[in-house]
Amino acid sequence: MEFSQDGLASVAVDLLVFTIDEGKLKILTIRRQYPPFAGFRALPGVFVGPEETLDQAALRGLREETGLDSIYFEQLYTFGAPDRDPRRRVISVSYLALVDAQRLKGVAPGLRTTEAELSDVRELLAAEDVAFDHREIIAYGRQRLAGKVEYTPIAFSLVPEEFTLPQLQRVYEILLDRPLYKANFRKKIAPLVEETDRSTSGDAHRPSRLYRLRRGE
Amino acid sequence: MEFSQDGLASVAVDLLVFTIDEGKLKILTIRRQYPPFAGFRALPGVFVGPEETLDQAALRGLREETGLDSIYFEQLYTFGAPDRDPRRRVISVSYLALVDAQRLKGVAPGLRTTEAELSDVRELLAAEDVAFDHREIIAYGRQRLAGKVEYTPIAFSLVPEEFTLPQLQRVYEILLDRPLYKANFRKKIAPLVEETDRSTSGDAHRPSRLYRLRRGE
DNA sequence: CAAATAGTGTCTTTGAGACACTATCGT
DNA sequence: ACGATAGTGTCTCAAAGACACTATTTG
Repeated sequence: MEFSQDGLASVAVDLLVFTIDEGKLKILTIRRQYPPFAGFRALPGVFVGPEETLDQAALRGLREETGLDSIYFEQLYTFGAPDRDPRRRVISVSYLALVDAQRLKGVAPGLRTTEAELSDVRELLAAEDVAFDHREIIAYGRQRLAGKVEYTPIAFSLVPEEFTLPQLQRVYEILLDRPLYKANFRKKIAPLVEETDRSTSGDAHRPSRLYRLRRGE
Repeated sequence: MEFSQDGLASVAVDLLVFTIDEGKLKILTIRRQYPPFAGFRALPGVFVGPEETLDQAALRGLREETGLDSIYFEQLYTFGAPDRDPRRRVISVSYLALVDAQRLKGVAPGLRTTEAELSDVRELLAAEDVAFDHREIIAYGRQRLAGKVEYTPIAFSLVPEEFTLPQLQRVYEILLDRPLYKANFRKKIAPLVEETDRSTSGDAHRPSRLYRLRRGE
């Protein structure tokens, strides 16, 4: 009755590292050196080691690719079409990760040993030079990101430890792709944040108070 | 630099087939015949065939296990701890599926070639005889199910084509594990359903009108 | 008519949305 | 004083929650 197939395949973790840069949503991509899809952009990823959990593999990949630890991440979805990699069967467990752009640039000068770059997500989703099924994966991650912004504090991961409310609002607007009313946004966000005693300064306008994510409870 | 490991593993699809029976949330389990975990209950599953997508494997498993096609299902989460199967590395892509109990019982007389049974989910989550990491998987699925009830029409998959509103309300109450106010429930559900011209009859109380899911925009 | 469940009307509270106004910086 | 952005007060409207009432069947 049963197939004696036991579903053998290579298992990889692909990383969707989103960040906000130049007022746009961007994602970390690498430029492929070898076929298939040489010269195309792809998501960074690693194969899952024999002693690793999936989360550990994701964490290792994030460290390798960004030089950072302690990044927000969560498993996204698993892609496993039989022909998604022309060479052999590869199951890709994708992970969504969020980093503040400052941290990304701070740690890795020139960004990494591998040729990592930040691609504008909107551009990437319309581009032709995306390897494998990675455009589809990115589209799915983009959607999940937009969805979760509405009912989780996920957006705080895209902003420095201390941030102004206008700054946070811009992040929400980019993720949701629509303008928000200032007053309403603040009312909604208020219970999630706490004031610091600091403010911005030096700009040719009123300074903005810095907040941080309210922790605990 | 790179490991020459290529993440080789067996890839399986495990099925969480939820249904509502005897006023309780239940899930389809099989009784294991052989070690490891002989005599324990486990989720039904199949290995992914070399030419199959993950969804196709899930669909095949559902057919084999329930005798049914056209069941609501979606990918849930992928579990891949290195020691989750003591024999070898198995990556489990779990799928959540919902069926009306009538259909389940109708099609498969005695339920299946394999020893399938319906386990009370609450009981199962406290039980000791659950194989592998399946208790954890079920807990995760249970949570997702509760979450999605709130903002998707997912509950309709647990009810026959035509149903009464009190019946649907009971499903919601079971999934959310709390009582709902009748009037409010109906107001909320109203736009999603359309009346039929039929009603229940024969009960020692006022009959209840049958509705069906409003289809299309 | 009593028991039982189906179904409705309506008041209150909460939160989203929209808009207008005031505040504070640098030049 | 002006341009620019930060920050607040308040009205409206829609949805969620709570509760009390009416309706229709069988035995």
